[in-house]
Amino acid sequence: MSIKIVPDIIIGRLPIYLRALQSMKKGHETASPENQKEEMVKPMTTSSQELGESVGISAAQIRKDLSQFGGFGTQGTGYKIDELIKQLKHILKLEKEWSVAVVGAGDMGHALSRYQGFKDRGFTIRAVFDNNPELIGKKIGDLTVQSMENMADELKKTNTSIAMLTVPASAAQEVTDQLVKAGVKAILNYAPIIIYVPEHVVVQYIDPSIHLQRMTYYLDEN
Amino acid sequence: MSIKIVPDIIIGRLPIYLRALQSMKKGHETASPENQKEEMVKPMTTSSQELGESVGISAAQIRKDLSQFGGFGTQGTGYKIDELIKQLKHILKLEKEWSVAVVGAGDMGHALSRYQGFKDRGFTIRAVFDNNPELIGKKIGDLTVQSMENMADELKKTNTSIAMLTVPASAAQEVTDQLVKAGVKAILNYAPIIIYVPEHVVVQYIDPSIHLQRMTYYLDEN
DNA sequence: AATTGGTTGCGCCTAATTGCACAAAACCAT
DNA sequence: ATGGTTTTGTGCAATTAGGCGCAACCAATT
Repeated sequence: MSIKIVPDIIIGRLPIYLRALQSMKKGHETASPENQKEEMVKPMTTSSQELGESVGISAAQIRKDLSQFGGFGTQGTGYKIDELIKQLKHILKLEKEWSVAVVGAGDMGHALSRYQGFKDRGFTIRAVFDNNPELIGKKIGDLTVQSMENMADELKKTNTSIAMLTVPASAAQEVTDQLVKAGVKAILNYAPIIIYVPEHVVVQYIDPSIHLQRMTYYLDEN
Repeated sequence: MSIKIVPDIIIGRLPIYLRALQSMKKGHETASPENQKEEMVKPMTTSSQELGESVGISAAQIRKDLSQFGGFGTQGTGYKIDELIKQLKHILKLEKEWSVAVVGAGDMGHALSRYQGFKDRGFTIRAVFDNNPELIGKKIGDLTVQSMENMADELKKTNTSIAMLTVPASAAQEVTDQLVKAGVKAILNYAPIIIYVPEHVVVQYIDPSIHLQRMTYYLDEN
């Protein structure tokens, strides 16, 4: 038995496939709502070709990516959309709903706290923290901004292992250390700075300026 | 003369180097403000080693990436920070300030419009658009939300070729088409959907759920 | 002027990723 | 049943990316 480590670059594509599949499913459902009444409905399928075109990735690559985890498709037919969604959710550990904390209740933290795009994607925002006394106690949607003094306790109590970090860059490392100490295992960092964490903690970065700068390389001078 | 196409993956790292260098520069300046008075000050340098450690990339890779564009370093000494910043800005076409439009004045568009992190990174937000009558005319910082009817004209008038797209997924493709028609050449898409554009238009994606889902793969079940 | 210490730039090699092509399998229509 | 069509899963080839090691080089010091 050889433990095959799946390359991170493949893992990074799976959520994109998942999103496309869920969108297909929704499209088909709303296109033919009569099918909703179950029974004898042929399961909706897609092919690596079709999926590939919708996400801009070659069909061969999609097949190869998926085959890393076993054969989910049927030759001649393709992939059952529902089935593939289920499998991808399983692989990505999205069968349960994850609790997420927003740390930093500035504009970005505020926007994330109200963002509807986490619904049906596996995440629920459970808490928002800030250490600005003016913000503590303020309501953001259903949530109330809490002091960062309570953070470690709250995170543990609510079993939250994922945080979105939207504090200023100057505070990012310090807050990161607190999060790690509180047992957070995944951080989505919006601060424009690299944060250092122990090996067992995963980090992803979102910095709009970095993305913009990556594009300007390809633009003409004006 | 062979035109060497630099791989996009390298281009993607350059903004990260740039950010780290600017942070180093700031750190050094504030650490020894007396140096500000110019003259006879030895230019601040860094090495591929040091830079690599700060961004989490091997020194060899950094040297190779940079050498794609010419030899910016000095053997035995390393890279002059100021010089390298200048070179990277030149490569990424960041010598001029780019005008950017925010399209969609919801929470995310609002947050981006007020975000201070574009300052000194090469971007100025020139306009915010939305087609919700309730939002049109509202102030966001120095900016006023404009109707999307004016968008094409405004973009052309202000010579804006970059847009950040923060409209709902259901409207994203349609608005994208409008942007392309209005001459936009780069789109930073926050809508959780793939958008299709002509070849000469560059797109980058930011979808927090995708990033989160990429991390959950590495987490334990609880 | 020569030596030392340190660091780049680059050739070469290895590893990782992607693309290709096809046998095998499943469906469908007759 | 059977033949034709479709599409997967995968071995192999090609391409791309990354790591290693060192000659060449520069600055600093003696």
